[in-house]
This record gives sequence, structure tokens and C-alpha cells, in this order.
Amino acid sequence: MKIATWNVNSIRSRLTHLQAWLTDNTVDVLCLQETKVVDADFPRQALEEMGYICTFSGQKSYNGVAILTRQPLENVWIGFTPLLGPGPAATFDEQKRVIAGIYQGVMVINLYVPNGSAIGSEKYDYKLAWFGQLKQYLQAFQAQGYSDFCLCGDFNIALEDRDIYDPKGKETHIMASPVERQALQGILDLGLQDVFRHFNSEPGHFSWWDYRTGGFQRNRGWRIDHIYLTPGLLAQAKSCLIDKAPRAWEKPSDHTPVVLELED
DNA sequence: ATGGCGAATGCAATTCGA
Repeated sequence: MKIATWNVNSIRSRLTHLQAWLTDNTVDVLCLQETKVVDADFPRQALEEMGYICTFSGQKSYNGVAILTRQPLENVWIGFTPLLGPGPAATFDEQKRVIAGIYQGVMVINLYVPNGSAIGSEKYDYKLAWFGQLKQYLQAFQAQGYSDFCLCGDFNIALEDRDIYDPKGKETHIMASPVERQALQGILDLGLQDVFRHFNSEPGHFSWWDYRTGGFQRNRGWRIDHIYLTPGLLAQAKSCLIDKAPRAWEKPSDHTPVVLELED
């Protein structure tokens, strides 16, 4: 089974890229972020014609997540509220950043973590508070007996210096500050491991390159799109690769797919 | 230190992303 994650930066702008990539990469599950489209306008038909079932949660202009699957998801949770109930979860769910389901026995949780804008900003505080909500959400899954899961998506955090082309000044940079890294580590402490790092310890492997300053051409990137697994699933992992190819296509997303292969 | 680029909205210029 192959599970992939890709921030497409608008699914409508990237539809031909998505179709081309799926033609060459027959993944079983594709987690998408930043679809930037309300549910009524999600390009469901074009993707169904390619053999994918679409499960999505979107909003106007911003955010939006989706899971494309070859077979139906057996369970679907949209947002935090199905597990955590109304209250703070409902407020966080105004931004469509969380979608989860079970695919052939594998629980897949797809996230678009808030960017945070700048350290100390209102959005930065929101990002940190969002991690608190995420921790409660994952603990609620665990309390219900879902001990194994795949947690993937755009985390907007590079956890280690080897995940950044140049870590100079990272302490004051959004996506690399110590407080952000601690917030993400607090999630991993629930029992998750970075499957890309399970196979590859080298620096220089990135999933996002800034559109500006020719970042991709010079490989000035960041590894901020992650696939995390609990031990039971990690034992089934065969490979985890970043596919840089779509980032080189014309009018690309600024992110590129990360692909996990599990033993069947 | 700043802005660079790209998408959405909506039709010009602004907001947001990372």
C-alpha cells in the first residue's frame, strides 16, 4: 500500500499536475492540503474518472484538506469536533485543516498545520494553541483504542537543522523556532516516528521551496511535509521518498509529494 | 532589513502563504 501527502496550493490551479502525477504514481491514498476550494466546487468528477474516491473538507480561499483513495474510506472524521465535541474544537474547525479515515485497516490522519506567520504574532499563538488541540485529538483516538495510525501532511515545521538548507537564524524563524519544534515534538512523544528519517538521515532533502529567490533551482528548501507512524505501522514500512519531479513542472505547487510504501 | 513569487478575490489592489 502506498500513502502520499502533497500540499497542492490550490487543487483547481494544480488539477492537471495532480492528474499527471497520479497517472505515473498509482498510490492508494493521497492526502492533500491547501485545496483552497469550497466543497461544492471540489473537482470530484475529474478525480473519480481517474479511479479515486474523494473525501474532503474545504473553505473559501484558504486551507482545505482532502483524502483521495482507490477504495472507499471505511470511517471518516472531519475536523476535531467528531472526537472532541463542541467548544474549543468547534472554533478551531472553522479552519479546515483536519481530515481522517480508515483505509483497509490503516488509520490515516491528514493535517494542514497553521503557518504561524511570524514569531510572536497572533497567528503564531494560534499555531501553538492548535498543536494543543491536536494533542488532545490524538489522545482521544488512542483512548478509543486506535493505537496505530499514520499522521501526515504539511506541518509547517522543520524539526531538525538537517531539514533546512541553511539553519542560520532558525531560532527566530517561523517553522524552526524552538517553541514550534517543542510543540511538534510533544505530538511525536505520543509514540510517532518520522518514517522518512527511518530510511534516510542525510541533510539536503526537502519538500518545500520558496517560489521567490529561485529556491528550487538552488535546492534552498525546507522539509516541512511529514509522514509519522506509530511502531506497528513503522514495522510495515518499506520505503519513504520525496518526489521532487512535480516541483520542476511549469506553474508548480511550492511543495512536492512525499510517498510512503507499506507492506501489503 | 526588505522584497522577491503565486493564488484567491474579483476586476485593482490587497491578503495570505512559508
